[in-house]
Amino acid sequence: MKSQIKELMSEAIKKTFPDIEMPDFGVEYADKKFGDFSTNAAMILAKAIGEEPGEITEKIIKRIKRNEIIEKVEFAKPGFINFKIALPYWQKQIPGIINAGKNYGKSDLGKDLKVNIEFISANPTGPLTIGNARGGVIGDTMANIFAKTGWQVTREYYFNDAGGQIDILGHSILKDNEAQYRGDYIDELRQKIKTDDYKEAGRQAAQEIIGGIKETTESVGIKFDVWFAEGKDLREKGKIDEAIKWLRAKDLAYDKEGAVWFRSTKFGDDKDRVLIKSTGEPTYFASDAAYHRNKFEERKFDFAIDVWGADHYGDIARIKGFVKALGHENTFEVILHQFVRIIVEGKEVRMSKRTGQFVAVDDLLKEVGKDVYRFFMLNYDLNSHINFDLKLAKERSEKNPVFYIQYAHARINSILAKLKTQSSNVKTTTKNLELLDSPAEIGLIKQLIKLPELVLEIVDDYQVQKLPAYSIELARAFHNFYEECPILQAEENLKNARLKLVRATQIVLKNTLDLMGVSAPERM
RNA sequence: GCCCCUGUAGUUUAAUGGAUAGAACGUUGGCUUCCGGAGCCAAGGGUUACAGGUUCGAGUCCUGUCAGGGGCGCCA
Repeated sequence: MKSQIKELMSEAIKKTFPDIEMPDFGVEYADKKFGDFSTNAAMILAKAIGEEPGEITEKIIKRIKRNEIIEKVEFAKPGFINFKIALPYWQKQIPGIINAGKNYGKSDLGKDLKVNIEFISANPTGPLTIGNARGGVIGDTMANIFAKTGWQVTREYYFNDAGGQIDILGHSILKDNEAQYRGDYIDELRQKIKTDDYKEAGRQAAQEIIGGIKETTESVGIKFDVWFAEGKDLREKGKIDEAIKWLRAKDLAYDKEGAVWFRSTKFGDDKDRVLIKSTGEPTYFASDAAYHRNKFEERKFDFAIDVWGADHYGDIARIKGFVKALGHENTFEVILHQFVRIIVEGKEVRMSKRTGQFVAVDDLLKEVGKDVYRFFMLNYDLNSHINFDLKLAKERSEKNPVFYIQYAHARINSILAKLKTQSSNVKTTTKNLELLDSPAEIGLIKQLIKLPELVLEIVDDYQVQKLPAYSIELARAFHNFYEECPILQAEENLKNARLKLVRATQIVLKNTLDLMGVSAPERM
């Protein structure tokens, strides 16, 4: 609908001012009292033309092609043009939603295209903590969004199964001089691992831990398609050497002071980066470069996304530089999110696996459950530094908005169950739909039809927090409708129409909850 | 010192440069002859950290100040 209005506006502007370059104007949902949609086109034109927005508006409005959908076009104060859409347009949206069912909101933008979404990727030196949690939910939800737009999605977890960190883990198990990690989990591993060799101890411990991480991610509802191991899948296959050879051939790698460097400054980094240390060991960056080369060159992903915590901000320039060198500048994105700050008794707690002081995802899940957990991690702007007070979270988990949304879904199921007909039997014809004309009914329909465009927005701007916000509005619109409009007690034709609306709402609620990875219970 | 992020109601926070800054929790008041009251309706609560600037219009963009988080390794 938005795009249709934009189209109408463009036409009218062209006719009114043939010589003016088309302004980059917006069409938005308007506040209820102004109508359904609004555009700022006249205000933007005003500067280019040198006339008052009011005059411009008047001229343009005359030229807007009218059709049966558009009920009213009006000028408002500073220079907005507001559109009011006729009721039949809204009423007729319902059958389409019911017909589409679980595919409602789906599009085929990414048809035949493969996207790799890599997230969490915490090294197996300890259980997943709340520090890793946010990226996990964001990544998984983005994956859902991409799938909804037709992409073939690979969810991927990248980890070190060998190397310095793992050696230190081994030392920590042995509790020797080089031990660094502490905590109950280290003590537990020590019971299981019987070896005096730190390398072997580290290897075994990492394997145990990665197994635990798999379980944790599954209990959050995340299913990774690929667990990519740095040692096994890159190093042992000579992929790091290959990548460096490739860079050398393009004169993008050089020797200096006994080390091998990548000319990342050529791609916007502020200094060149070491690939191979003077000891002959590859750096973390060398592995990461080889890894991204693998994503694009060997596995042929059309698009790749890394979801990283803010502590990796400094790595963005070099990896983007490398990917640019590969020639994939526009098909790679790093989504950076800020940390969740843990507050205990009013003070921030710094989490560290080295001190053994951290909040494990598993523990939090026991307190609040998967649905609250996911909703919470999803609810905020990626750039906001969430304050997470564990005590408050426990108190509030029972009042979490997620239940408000689930309750709407449960209510719907209860209504449809009373009918003793399958919800899938609700007719999809337009019959009687003209009876849906109260503000509560139309308001609900207007929410229902927002899902498809919302999905398209998020696949573009990665602002996943729009999903929970939308789901709250949707549930509110339903609860409001439920209070205002009797369904089963209504006169037969009206009851029929309202049932269609209820069924459509059930579909949209379910699809939205699915995108967030939150369950849609039939009873609560 | 340099780079990135943030500062909005008592609390947690939302808002492609747009209209009266939106919600949740907490607070206050009202709603049951009817499909689930985990709901609905309403009230109160804001100098959007501070000071300038840009513009028809700024929570949003620019500059500065203050405060907090993250990063500036031949660590990962």
